Amino acid sequence: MNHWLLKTEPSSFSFDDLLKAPRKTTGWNGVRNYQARNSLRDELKKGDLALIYHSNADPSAVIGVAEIVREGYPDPTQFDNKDDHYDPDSAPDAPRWFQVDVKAVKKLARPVSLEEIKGNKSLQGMLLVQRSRLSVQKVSPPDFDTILRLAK
DNA sequence: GCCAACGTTGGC
DNA sequence: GCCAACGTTGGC
Repeated sequence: MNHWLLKTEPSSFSFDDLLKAPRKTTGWNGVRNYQARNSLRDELKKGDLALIYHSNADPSAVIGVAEIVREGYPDPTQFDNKDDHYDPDSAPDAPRWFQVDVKAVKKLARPVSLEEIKGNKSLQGMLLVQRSRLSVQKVSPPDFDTILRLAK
């Protein structure tokens, strides 16, 4: 089983929104980066766990844990010309963008901020610390556990 | 709101 | 295929 970190801007979709969603589940749509797309399409597996990270937030922080409940399938927003994520160059018979479904597992007892992550020696290998803009990142099991421990 | 980092596009 | 121009991300 792999562990992941999924970024979201809480002003558009927050962890609380996920908790309020039907069955606490949502399609993780709108990712428009090829590397992240490849992970969503090929690597995120049912049962994998993901840290949900709020970017552009105050403070930016890991806020909760979610589980992958459906593996990669075409993101419908790419075909919706009224959606912000519409991609006129993507053909329905050869979709360019993929999404997974995620279900909220739990909100952390307290958020673990980027500042705190940057200040933790053992977490310096995280892509998040490397100024990575990647919105779907793999997280090592030890790093995943460390984040959960910091939240207690 | 600024801007550095980084990803994508497109002329050549 | 190079790389300048442009667009986006996301911390601050």
